[in-house]
Amino acid sequence: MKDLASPELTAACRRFIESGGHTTQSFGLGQVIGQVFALLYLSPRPMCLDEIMEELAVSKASVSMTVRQLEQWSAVKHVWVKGDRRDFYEAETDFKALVRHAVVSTLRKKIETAAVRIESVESSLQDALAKVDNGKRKEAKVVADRLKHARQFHQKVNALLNNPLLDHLL
Amino acid sequence: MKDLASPELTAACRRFIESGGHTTQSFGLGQVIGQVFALLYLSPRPMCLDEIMEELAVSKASVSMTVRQLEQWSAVKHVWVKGDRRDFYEAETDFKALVRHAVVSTLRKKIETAAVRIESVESSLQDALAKVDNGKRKEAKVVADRLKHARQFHQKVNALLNNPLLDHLL
DNA sequence: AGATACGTTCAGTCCAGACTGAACGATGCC
DNA sequence: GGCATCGTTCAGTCTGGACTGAACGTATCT
Repeated sequence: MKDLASPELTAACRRFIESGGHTTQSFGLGQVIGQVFALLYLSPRPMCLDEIMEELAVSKASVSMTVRQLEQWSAVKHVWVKGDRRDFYEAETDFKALVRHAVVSTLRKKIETAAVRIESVESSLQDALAKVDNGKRKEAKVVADRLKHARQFHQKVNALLNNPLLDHLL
Repeated sequence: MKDLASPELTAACRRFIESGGHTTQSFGLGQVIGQVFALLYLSPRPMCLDEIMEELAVSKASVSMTVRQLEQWSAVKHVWVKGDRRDFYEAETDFKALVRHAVVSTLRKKIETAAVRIESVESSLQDALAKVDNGKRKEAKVVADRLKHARQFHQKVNALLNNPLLDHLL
């Protein structure tokens, strides 16, 4: 960053990085992760933890955890620089792949845990349904139907996330 | 809720409501909003603020704000009960419409503000680019290209959110 | 008018989780 | 081995924003 062409250019990059932080913040991911990715995205060459840390003025611990997270999402990749034992990272510039890994996998995880809960409730409701006396049967049936409907919708969302067609739309 | 068929059924509903709260919590929306919707979703008849408040054991202020939010997303709708001046609400059972309004509109809003920032940076970068001396021109060009690439991707996402095909997939 | 019942607003509280600092392993160099 | 350089881990801190309680505005009664 320090060897960039002009102060104006540096300022523009800083604003872009700040935007990245703000964006991830608005999605509840914290701002560091967006800043790190934006920085690496604009950097013409791979950067190591200390460079990132200094540029963003955040703790090394944050950078370490954040970079790990980004790596799991295939948003950044590890790069070895010969004769240097530090870890260097560079950004994945293909946003399509990034979204596929990060957004979709995160979504799937959250939806999955929600699904497990719903199914658990649904099965224990089947037991409860048997004990209901005939007078109140109809009311209980409504609840059962709603639960079933919720589960079916969840399956549709899951199918959408797995649908290869989604990739083509990006 | 209190007039439900059996204790087991009530317990199942409570667990479903808890799941709803946990789900919205995991998306950074707070748990009350998920609980309110889940409660209304299972309720066989519309409910007023006090009933919701008592059932979930949260403050009336929370319920009021939350219901407003859900209404903006078309997740619940206002219902008038004759001879009762309280506000009653019932859940929208069509999840498709719900997702369309809530998720997509929220996403669009966030992406939009991100886009505004990027474009602002991009334009001020055009000015900076002009002042760069020839020696460093190439490096600055890389930054400009990356920014352009980011903006183009944003446009694709926007197009996807507006794509009517998305509705058919749900 | 006063009294009651509702819904909303707003300043303040509280908490999950992002972030930090220091201690800790691990690895390479002398 | 001893030293230096990195990266990671973890207990603790701090902050954004969800949630609350009380005051307020409004409408509907008698």
